[in-house]
Amino acid sequence: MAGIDPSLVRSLPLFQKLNEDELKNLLSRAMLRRVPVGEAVFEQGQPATQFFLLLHGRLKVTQVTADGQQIIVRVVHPGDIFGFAKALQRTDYPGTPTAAAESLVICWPTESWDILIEQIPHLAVNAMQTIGQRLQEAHTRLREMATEEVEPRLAHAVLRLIKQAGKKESAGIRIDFPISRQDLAEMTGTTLHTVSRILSAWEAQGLVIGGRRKLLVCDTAALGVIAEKSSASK
Amino acid sequence: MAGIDPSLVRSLPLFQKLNEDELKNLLSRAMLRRVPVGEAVFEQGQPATQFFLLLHGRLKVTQVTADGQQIIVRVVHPGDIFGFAKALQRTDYPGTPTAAAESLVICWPTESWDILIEQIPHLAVNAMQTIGQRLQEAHTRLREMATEEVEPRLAHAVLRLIKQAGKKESAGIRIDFPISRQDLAEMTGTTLHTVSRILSAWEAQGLVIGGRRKLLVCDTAALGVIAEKSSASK
DNA sequence: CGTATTCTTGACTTATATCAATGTCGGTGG
DNA sequence: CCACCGACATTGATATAAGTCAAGAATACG
Repeated sequence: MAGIDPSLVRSLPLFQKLNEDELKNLLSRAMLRRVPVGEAVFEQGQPATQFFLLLHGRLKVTQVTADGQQIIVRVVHPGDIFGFAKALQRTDYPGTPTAAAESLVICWPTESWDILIEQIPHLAVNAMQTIGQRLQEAHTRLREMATEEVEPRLAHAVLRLIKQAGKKESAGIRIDFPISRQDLAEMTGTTLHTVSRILSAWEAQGLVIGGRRKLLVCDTAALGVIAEKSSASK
Repeated sequence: MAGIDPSLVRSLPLFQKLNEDELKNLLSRAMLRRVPVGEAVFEQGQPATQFFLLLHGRLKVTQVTADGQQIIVRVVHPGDIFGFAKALQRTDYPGTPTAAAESLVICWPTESWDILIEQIPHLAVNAMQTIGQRLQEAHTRLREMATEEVEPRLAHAVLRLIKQAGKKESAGIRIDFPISRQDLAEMTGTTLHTVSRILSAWEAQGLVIGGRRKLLVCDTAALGVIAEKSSASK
């Protein structure tokens, strides 16, 4: 039951430096779980009983405000750990990770966190770097939200997705999981209407090719120019 | 020279669980530095040769965009560690911490980070929790920026400052360091004009008392109401 | 006291949200 | 297999929050 094949995770950077025994120990405490499209791994506000690693698929982490508005805080990619509230000194989960595509996650009970950190100090360093990178991304997005208008912001968001989940195709680079205009709106702090308008404009210029929950970027360089376009340029 | 009196830091939560020897070891590698008002501890983009702890005073951490726009990413309060780029897997500093008030910081060479973490595992856990909390705050602000209009956003920012740096006075709670309208604008992603207008309105309602680089909150509860006011309420 | 910041306030402009209607894709079941 | 339905997307018209432009007043400091 708790026997997860080490080969499943061996290639992940997080585990690269662990030896066979350490890895076995780690996996012996874990469970595998399949998450179908549209289902949440856990819900915002629930007590944090487990922490996770995404093996396969794609999760969008949302937070809802008191009045029901939703934003996408980040996207979880294969190899990312998530839901480790313990490290954030929380007892409940701060957001809801929903499967945008069929996903496969490894789960550990929260109690294992301290033990694992103790036994595998490298894990702590790694986890800290992970959080550090997320903090940086959050600050970057914060700066974008504060200083940029919608179009450059959207361009930045798309370029980030391309970097994190880009898949080369003949006509360009595709965002390799289903993503709606609404999703993009919730990532950039705007409305799906505005996203739709901008994407239409980009498509007319041949920068991207859209589709129902699909996006293919043809001209990354041009998007980069739009992303850096300052509002002072008028 | 490198002899910093342990009593200076003994009261800080970060060091509470260390014994006398560990603390001495930690401080033996450190240096004390005074930072006058307006001066930066280090500059964004510089190689990260040291990491820091704020003992006394107040720092505002800014990031500048390519086109010169500035935002305040966060405020550093006494007892906070900052500039530990090493943990964020960076070689340069991501922002510039400037003294809003006369400040006193402890500096360690970056090389000490690994050694200290090794010797004092508790420090790693603590540091991780610190970053975790910052990540949460960043996500909260991101959500506010995306879903709220300026007035509630400003209310949230002021309430946060009150909680982190509030000092009780007879007429209310004062933000205990010099903060300009411009600063508030850079924290909330708006302009000093808009901040000024809103603060004037609040003052007319008796919620706050403003001043040159000063702010005193009289009615925290009313601010809380404004902060939660959804834009759907019209 | 004068000079430099910081702050206030008004008039105008604009980006983007909101409101509203219609179009299109793709899966499901008849 | 085709028709239908619901989810997703497009597009136009209008409204508005907040930015920009501009001028002046208040405060602190040397």
